[in-house]
Amino acid sequence: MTTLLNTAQRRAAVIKALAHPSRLLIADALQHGERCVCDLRELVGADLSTVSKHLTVMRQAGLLEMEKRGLNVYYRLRCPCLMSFFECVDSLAPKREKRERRNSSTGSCKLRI
Amino acid sequence: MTTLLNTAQRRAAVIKALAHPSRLLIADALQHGERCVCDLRELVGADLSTVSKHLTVMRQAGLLEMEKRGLNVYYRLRCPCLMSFFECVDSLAPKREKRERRNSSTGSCKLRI
DNA sequence: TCAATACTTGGCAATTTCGCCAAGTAAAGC
DNA sequence: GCTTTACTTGGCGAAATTGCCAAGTATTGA
Repeated sequence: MTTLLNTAQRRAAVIKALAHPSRLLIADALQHGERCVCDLRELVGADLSTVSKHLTVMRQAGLLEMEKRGLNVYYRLRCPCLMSFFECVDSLAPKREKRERRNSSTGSCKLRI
Repeated sequence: MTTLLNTAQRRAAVIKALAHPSRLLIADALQHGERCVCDLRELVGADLSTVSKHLTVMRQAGLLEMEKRGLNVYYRLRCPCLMSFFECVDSLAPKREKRERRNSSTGSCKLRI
């Protein structure tokens, strides 16, 4: 009972840390390997402080890990399975209420469970 | 370029619709099949209007579909692959900065890509 | 030791989200 | 038609999020 809620709260903390266009852009870039903050700043196109705060949020949620080398700080994804999820998210058509109710156990999702 | 941003914005809209403990509780319950709003209200333990608004957000994001039968409205998940993602989310340890940097291509994720 | 670079942190205003209450709608039963 | 049930919608204050600027920290190089 209370455990279900706890699970939901833990999950929500992680998912919230992902629920922002700039942070998704960052996650996508990190899929190909680590990047320093200034690279990500260029990608996102926001103030360096803004990007840094986004990265802190993602790191505290457990999505990223960081490592300082010289003057730079490099961030990496901690869970590559994110990309599977993005495919799943992308498969949700923007048009509402598509007519595909009868095979509701598989839906339109391109991924196997 | 601009397409990358568009993709991120579309994804963020869906993920935001998921980034709340009550909505995750709802998603979890719907994994086992459709539920009417009053069932979900009981599960979430909030005002009926609050639950209804959560459901509207999730439906507009493409996560759910609804069907009215008699007095009740039934909601269903549109994408069962969500559950794979939750396993992934759950695998992100709450303790920060675990010492597991060398195999960064697979990480601690229990799912295959 | 002094300056430059690459960040992080504090603070704050603007925007968004959240959850309740009250009011509205739609189907069912009498 | 009237009532009940099962929602949905409007509205509003409270709380959280977002993004910039300014200031602080840490490493490098001269």
